[in-house]
Amino acid sequence: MENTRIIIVDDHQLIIDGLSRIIQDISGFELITAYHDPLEALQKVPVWKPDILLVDFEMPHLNGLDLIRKLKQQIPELKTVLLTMHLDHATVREALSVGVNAYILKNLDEFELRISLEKVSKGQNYYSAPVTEVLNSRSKSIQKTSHSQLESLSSREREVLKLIAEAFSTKEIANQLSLEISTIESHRKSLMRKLNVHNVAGLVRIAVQEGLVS
Amino acid sequence: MENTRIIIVDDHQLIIDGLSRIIQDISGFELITAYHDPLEALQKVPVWKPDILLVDFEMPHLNGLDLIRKLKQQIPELKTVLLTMHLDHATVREALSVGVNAYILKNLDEFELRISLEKVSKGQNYYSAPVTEVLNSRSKSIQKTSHSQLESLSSREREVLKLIAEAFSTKEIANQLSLEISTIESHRKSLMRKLNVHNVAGLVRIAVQEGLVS
DNA sequence: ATTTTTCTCCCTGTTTTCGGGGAGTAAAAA
DNA sequence: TTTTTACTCCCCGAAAACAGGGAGAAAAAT
Repeated sequence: MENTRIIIVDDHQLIIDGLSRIIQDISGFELITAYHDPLEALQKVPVWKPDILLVDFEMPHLNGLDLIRKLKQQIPELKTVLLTMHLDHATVREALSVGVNAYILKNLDEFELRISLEKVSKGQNYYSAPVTEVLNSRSKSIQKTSHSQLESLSSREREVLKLIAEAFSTKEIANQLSLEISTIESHRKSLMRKLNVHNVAGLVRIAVQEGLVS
Repeated sequence: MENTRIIIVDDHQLIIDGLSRIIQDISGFELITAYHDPLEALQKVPVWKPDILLVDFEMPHLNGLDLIRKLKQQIPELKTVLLTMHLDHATVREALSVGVNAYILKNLDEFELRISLEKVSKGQNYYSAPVTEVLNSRSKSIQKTSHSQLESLSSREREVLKLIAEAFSTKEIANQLSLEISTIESHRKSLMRKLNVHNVAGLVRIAVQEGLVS
């Protein structure tokens, strides 16, 4: 069994040191490298292709969530753990929509980091107690984004996605549904925004993964 | 006991850095030097006469396998380790015929590199699990599904198709493979002609159907 | 030895995608 | 009731895809 390969991105060396010491004590996990600068991480993480990216939220130039968003566009299968100091409802929800696999507070103990890494490496998600608490205070759905990506789509959007994945052009889809081309383009834009991809290939991929087409 | 002397050839400095750091941590091994340019390596490796040459497959001007082929003609006793990003059946077979001593994926962990170097230095061979898997799976499936749609594609075309299906843009694919955009566009046109589709959605669909991507 | 295929790269031009807006109506949720 | 979401359609500009061609070098097949 190969080790789960981790990269840390945090602007504070002290945090990196602490995290790396904890990771070294967990068997089955391996720290490949760490970056102080999110922009440098953006360049180099795709080369390493780690299993898990451990990212601080508060960073200069580019915050952790935006870094994860950009990296996920390049490496959709990348698993991510977000560390944060402060909690607010909007950020938590945004993190979920981006597809962050674990969201934990920076004043973590070793046990919590260990649990979250082990869960994420198995393909599960982990949100620390205060995080879920913030969510439940106003919202209802926490599992929503983590289950099917298609949940957030309207039925019309799903219909369009299905046709796109069946390799119909926008014009053909418009004819088939008796709508304007611009309408299908609007739907396509919404689909890309909701599913966090930037070309039709990404849409087709998700449609296939989710079983929308054979 | 003298150290086993290693030279790295890789066009990416990041990879060289990562590999050299790993090699420094393995006792009994010593990195002599590293080259970015395969053509420069072709000139100078015969002068150094290292024990092991660690070569990246994907490089501009001259790919790693061709470099090894040419060097082996001059130094038949040279031991070689080939690193690669993507796997395909044809390349694996070619590597075996050239006499590469180890063939490992670029998303390697430290342990795997260590194992392969130690085995090769002892005169043994090492092929990482996914490599042998590709070999076995293809030879099996050749017998059962002999008229797969992908059969008519060259290995390069399959490689490009795989990246397209992974939602990379033409520009990104060109960067990854160190080729011109126009070249990838040519390959895409060939793929569409051979597979009888007219947009990327069609290509992605076939790639998924044929199991080229998950 | 000759032919065919592969791989690389280029040109020209048209169409489509992509990303950013906005806007009106209707329905649904808070 | 107010606000939000879904659905339809439009504008713009930059980027990419698409379609057709060609060309040279190397490798593979014949």
